[in-house]
Amino acid sequence: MATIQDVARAAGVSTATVSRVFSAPELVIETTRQRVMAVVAQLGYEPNFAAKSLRTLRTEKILVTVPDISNPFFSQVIRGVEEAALAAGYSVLLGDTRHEEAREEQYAAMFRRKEADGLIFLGHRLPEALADMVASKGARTPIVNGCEFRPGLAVSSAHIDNEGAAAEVMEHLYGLGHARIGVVTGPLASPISSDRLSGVLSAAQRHGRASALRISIGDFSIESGVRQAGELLDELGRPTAIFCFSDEMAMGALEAIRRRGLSCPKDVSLVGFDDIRFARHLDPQLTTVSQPMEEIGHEVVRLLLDILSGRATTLQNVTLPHELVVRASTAPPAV
Amino acid sequence: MATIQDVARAAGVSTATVSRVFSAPELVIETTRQRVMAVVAQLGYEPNFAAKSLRTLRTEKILVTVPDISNPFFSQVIRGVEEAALAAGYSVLLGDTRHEEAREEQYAAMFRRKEADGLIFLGHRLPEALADMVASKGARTPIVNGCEFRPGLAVSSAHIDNEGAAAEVMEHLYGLGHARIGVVTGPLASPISSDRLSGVLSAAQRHGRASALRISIGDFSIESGVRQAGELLDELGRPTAIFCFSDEMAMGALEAIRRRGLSCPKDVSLVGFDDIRFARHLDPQLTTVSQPMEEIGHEVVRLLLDILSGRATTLQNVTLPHELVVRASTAPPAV
DNA sequence: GTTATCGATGATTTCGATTACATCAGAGCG
DNA sequence: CGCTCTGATGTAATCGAAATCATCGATAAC
Repeated sequence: MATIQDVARAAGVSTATVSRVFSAPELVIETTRQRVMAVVAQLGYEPNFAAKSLRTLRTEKILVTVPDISNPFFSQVIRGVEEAALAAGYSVLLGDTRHEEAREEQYAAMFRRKEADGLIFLGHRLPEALADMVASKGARTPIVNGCEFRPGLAVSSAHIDNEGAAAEVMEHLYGLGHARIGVVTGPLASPISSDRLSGVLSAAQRHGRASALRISIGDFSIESGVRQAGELLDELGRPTAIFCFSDEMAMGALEAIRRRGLSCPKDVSLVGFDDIRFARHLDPQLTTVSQPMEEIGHEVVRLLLDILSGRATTLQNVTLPHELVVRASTAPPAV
Repeated sequence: MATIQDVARAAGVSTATVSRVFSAPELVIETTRQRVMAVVAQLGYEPNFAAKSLRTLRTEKILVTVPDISNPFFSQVIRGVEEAALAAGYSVLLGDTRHEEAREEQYAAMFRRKEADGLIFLGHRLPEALADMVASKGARTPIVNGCEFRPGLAVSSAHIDNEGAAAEVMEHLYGLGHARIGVVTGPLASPISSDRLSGVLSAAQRHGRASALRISIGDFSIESGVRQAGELLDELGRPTAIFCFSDEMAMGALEAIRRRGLSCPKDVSLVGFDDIRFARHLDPQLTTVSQPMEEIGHEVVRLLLDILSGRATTLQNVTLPHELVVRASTAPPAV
């Protein structure tokens, strides 16, 4: 592949001029520029990325780590990230951590090696290898979190009000007349689950129904929905409504309901979380909390670009709007 | 961030020795190695990636372009790619082309700039910007296709036998006694759809049922499933079975069936394609063709690594096994 | 008419690592 | 005892582009 030297030689100019044609064309006179461009087209020249990157100390890449790319919620967020990044001239390095710390650290090392200008992590844990960087550079560290806000995290983030959203779900169910409610959470290590659980508990207390709550811990997968919701349904004093912390688990719960010969929403109301594309196409259409997934993606990129450009000097925690979408899977309990 | 010079100075050795500690430790005597490593740990040194890449002309990155990352089929394939790549010491640069040629070309330019050692594309179109590279380097071009095999493509690929799989689906339906069958394809520009359609047509001809086929062209989305299947259901002489070229469209078709007060499989049998995670959790559980998505991901990476290592000298087109998974959504037609 | 200014371009250093080649001390050998 | 060989390490060229500084001719200002 042709180098800048080849182009310079063939066009009868210096490498500096060729470089300027690309990065500061207004400094080059039109005739020279055209002569250079003609040679560029003819040789199929593209500036070598590594050389450029070494000189400028920039990669124009954003590393995005995600606990599970095959989860439709995350893949929608990533779509938003990719879109906003590309629009700003950045490309996306993807890391699927599979919820494994070792992989998180592996990607953190990549970031330290400067393989990317910034890091967006959609998990809940800041890799150890980056702790010193955050400690020394503070709010100017080009690291942003998506979805999993935690006060002590010391990086900017974009997310919804998980606690408030979960409380709204409970208000909706209590409003319909449900008293015994089952909840299938995700792993409580992550704020995404613990915040929602707080919202659930405070709403229950407000209604004096805390003792009628049944909490079961899932892992956001369909299978865990089947299992955990199944256990709740098999208890004495079966809940009349189940709230799952993800649509996928709700999908599993729906299956558990059907398997027991029960019907949703006649026997059991069901609420999910996220509003992935499939939620509105289930039978019954699923009541859920809609998260602005692509917008979260846009927003984390915006936060990161602010840091990279030196605009941001303080931490920002952006709360984006969510919406309780009431569909056919919730109804008053049977009398 | 510390450079190799800083480490060399602090450890009282040359930069060559520091470099060797990382890339050829057996050449460095143990005591020296430990002294260097101590300094490395203390300074938190990581080799700068751009410098290394410039010198070695390798990036240890694979660029993967995909028509739609939020499609669960593709996100599973990507998962497989990411896994195999990481195991081989490569990381994944993700490009979501959104079915737009302009974005495909944009990512092709990235590849030309050597931002990645290899390219895996899951769409059906080889970007124009890469045609000359394929033409001049032939089978040694580090470009591989996934899923969309087409004889003239001139790059290696991994995929299933789409034509055979579609024919099997039709045999299954004819075997159950269906005569009037509706088919919802994807865009026919891609081999993935046109090959399946060939399979459908040849099976129909074998059974003398070609004239009873109804073909409708969708775009793989849920919404197009609702729409195209809906149109088929509204025709005179309603089909007793519908075969959709993706599970998502089948999900839409299921909705169209229900909206008309019909029942699956009693009134209409339904078959999807891909066997995404959701397929077995729908009601009724969906009959579909299972594709080994993660394995396709592994395989395209293997093909690419073969090229990068110089092992591969001829094109390889790998056909991976698929499987017709018969579940509850198909049954004999009502009499 | 001389000098400051400016626009276009060239020469050269620089980014941080890798690596071919050079060096040097000590072991082994005749 | 001197020579070669080998293992450990140092020296310096190199990768390809960007950016600083230098140059040079032309124009404008006084």
